[in-house]
Amino acid sequence: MDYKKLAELLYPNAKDVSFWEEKYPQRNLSSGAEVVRIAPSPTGYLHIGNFFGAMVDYEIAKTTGGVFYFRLEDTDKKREVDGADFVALNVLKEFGISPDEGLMPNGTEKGNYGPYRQSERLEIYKSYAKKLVLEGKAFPCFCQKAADVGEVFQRREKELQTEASISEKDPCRNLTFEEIEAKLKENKKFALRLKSNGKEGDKVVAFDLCRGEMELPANCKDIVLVKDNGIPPYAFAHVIDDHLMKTTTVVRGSDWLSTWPQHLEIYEALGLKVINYIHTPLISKLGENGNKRKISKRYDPEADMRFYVEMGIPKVAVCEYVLNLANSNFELWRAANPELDFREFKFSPNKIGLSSPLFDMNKLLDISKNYISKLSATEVYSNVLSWAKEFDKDFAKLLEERKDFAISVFNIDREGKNPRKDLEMFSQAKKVFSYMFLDFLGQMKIEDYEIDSKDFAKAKRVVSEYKNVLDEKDDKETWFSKIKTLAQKLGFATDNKEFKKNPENFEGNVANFCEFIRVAITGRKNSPDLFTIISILGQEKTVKRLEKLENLL
RNA sequence: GGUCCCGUGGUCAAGUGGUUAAGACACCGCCCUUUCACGGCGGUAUCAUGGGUUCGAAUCCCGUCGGGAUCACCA
Repeated sequence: MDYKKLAELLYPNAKDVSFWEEKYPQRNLSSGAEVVRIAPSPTGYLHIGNFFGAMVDYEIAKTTGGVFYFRLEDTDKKREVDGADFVALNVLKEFGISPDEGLMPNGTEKGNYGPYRQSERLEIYKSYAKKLVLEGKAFPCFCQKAADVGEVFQRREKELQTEASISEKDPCRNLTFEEIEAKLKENKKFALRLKSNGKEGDKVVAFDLCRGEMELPANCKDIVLVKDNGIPPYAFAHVIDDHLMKTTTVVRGSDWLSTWPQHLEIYEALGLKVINYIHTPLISKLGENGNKRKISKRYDPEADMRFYVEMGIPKVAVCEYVLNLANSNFELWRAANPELDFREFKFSPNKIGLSSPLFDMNKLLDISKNYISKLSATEVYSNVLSWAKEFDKDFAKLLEERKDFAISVFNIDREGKNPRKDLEMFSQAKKVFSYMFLDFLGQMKIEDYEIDSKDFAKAKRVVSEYKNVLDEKDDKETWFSKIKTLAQKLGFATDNKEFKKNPENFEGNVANFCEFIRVAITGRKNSPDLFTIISILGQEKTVKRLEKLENLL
């Protein structure tokens, strides 16, 4: 076979690879600086696994003084979602992570290694494809069966039944020049396949920055390098792009581990030095059957990063949670440095765990509520407002109309040394403070109050008596002593030790007494300091609320 | 099924031959607070399993089991 003739036949106009090698020179970076990238496909959302990788990328670039760039892997037209080009980028931006180079959210490209969309790099891939044909390392394949996804799945099903894996040497690798020429004359489309050197049982040694040296089965499949539409699949495209863009380390999920040998053989065929790889653990969830599985957009809302935006979980909390998943010593660092920005944390790629963590909403919300508890009332206000502007317009309007009132509500029990931790996410503000924002009197029915029916009579007495002694002008001390006096009058214990000794002698203790008042005013057993609530509401509204419950009972 | 990866409490995990096996979340209890919280203190609970090697193993080796990932002209 005359490979030169074949290469010219297949790719008559392709540039020589030297053109690209010269066009994209080495980067001028200080030693040790890493070049990393996030390279998602335009599927319309950003998966938490991608985000995990982006955090790692971001940290690596930051700690080494390197470059973090964004490349769009839009080589699969079938899966592509219209207008999704910038979704991942914008979501990333929402979380405060902006790449230094590549595609930018405003649609422009920044950097000298573009284009940063794979669909615009076809000419480049063609050059490398031609090089491989020229060297006899790749061949055209005219089989249509592999292009049919349905058939592929069927074939795979069959393969799963067999005892061992099938090493796939493609029949087209033996086509003669004349046969190829004839098929091309018939206008038949071809895919380019790698002429694999692998034999069943061969091993390759690869080095993963986190996992160390790994022995993997060598690739022996004649994998597709360029699809019959002229677009290369991930395997071929990423090797070339990462080479040309001077990537030093690829960070990707460990679901890529088993196809890694294919990529390694592509490097070898292309005569390129293999760059560093890190295969990160896969964030998982417990499935219906109680088993772990990779978190997925289809079943798990948490897989999509927009979920956190929609829930109003502070982006810092999400970043810190994910960062902690990647480097679990982060949490110790955080405890020792409560005031520092998480960006100051020194990230260590080699401390990334190897086993797949289960996604833990509890933990995330714990980080979140601690974070929110440290914000000022004004900060909470602006966060809640910007959340509401996007997801609850009516509430946003209310917040804007009653700004000062809202801030005073958010400020309850916030300014002390140990603020309350009621809010886990900004979306909860409306519900948590519903008794301050909503038309409380109009809305409440007896079943909305957190009160046992067996306590109705007792509650009625407390509420109806209390409304007579309430005075908004009282200071906190007076306010409380009135409560005590009234409680005692109605048979409640004012000495808690006494009460604990002989509970049957009392209607309850002061806590129980207060609970009825609290429920009347807020509907709930759990609410911030009553005194403050009453002073914000004022005499008139408070009394109306007490009367409302009294009448319902 | 083949292959690879992983296996310390319910969850995230520290740990690299000698530790009472850290810490965090969750759960439970107590204390503080004569309201709600916040906070403080404490508790339950873990080295998947069987063999080695060793004076000594969560840690090293082998087997077993369990879980995961992957096996496309998808990424």
